[in-house]
Amino acid sequence: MPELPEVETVRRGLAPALVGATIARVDLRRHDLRVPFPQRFAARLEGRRVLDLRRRAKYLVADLEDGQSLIMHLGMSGSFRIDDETPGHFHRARGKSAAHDHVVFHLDQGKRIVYNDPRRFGCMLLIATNEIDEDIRFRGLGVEPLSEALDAALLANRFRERAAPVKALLLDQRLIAGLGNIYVCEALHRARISPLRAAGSLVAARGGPTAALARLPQAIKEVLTAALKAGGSSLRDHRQIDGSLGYFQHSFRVYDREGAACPTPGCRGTIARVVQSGRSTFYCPACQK
DNA sequence: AACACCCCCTGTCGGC
DNA sequence: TGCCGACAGGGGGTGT
Repeated sequence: MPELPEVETVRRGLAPALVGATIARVDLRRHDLRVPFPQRFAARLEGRRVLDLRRRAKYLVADLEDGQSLIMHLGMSGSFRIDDETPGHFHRARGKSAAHDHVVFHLDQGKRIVYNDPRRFGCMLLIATNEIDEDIRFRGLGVEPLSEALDAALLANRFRERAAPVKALLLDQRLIAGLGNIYVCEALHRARISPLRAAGSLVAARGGPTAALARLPQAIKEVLTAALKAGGSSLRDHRQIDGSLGYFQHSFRVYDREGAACPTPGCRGTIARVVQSGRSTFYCPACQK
């Protein structure tokens, strides 16, 4: 499911219930997701108060008052919902099988947070808050795409001499942390750059960005900002925590639109689908060069 | 180092 | 209708 806009939407939805609450009890319905849960996972959470809920790349980070942080990744199909702890009342998951409710966090304030993940590509970790940056999963992460650190000079620097397609580099979390398949396709279309193009070809002879590359940072920021405003994209099951659907999928210009007319004003092209590194790429061969 | 593949797992959809 | 392959928003690991 989730790229940066979806994860951030989840964070904003969970924060009001979670931050300031104490985790009273944790039900673990299985011993692993993509990786095993940490040793004594429930015991190390129970009784702890949550100080903050942050996002780094596509990870959610809940800082606990004992100096540990609960790290959560949604993988492809993970989602959270908030239920009221109503005794005797069985809450039905919205169209989802309870068989995939893997973790339930019972809070002290009459609510429970349920993690559902059919494919189990998500993960949960416990790491000392002051050691997160050194963790193997975090230390290599690149810049946050909505930060000022992402600019054309940075991209030119990292793209120089690289033969790989620009799409592959934009998906690499070590360069930019938080982009995924949808928003990379959308950003490249907005910047009118072909996803097939060698990244190095977007760097000028002097090492600076070409005119095309200069458009890319803003295209990335614009598409992410617009998606955030829409509450993310709902392809199958991404919902905001209050149950409403994100609606940015209605604003896709290329993603999952193979055969449709290119929406670029004045362009008469047709959206094409190709496979790069085993994943679908959607783009307009006419206006993305 | 950089790049191409492979895997993890379940659900859904289109074609036959 | 049922079966079967392809594919899905992610990331980590391996081999060349």
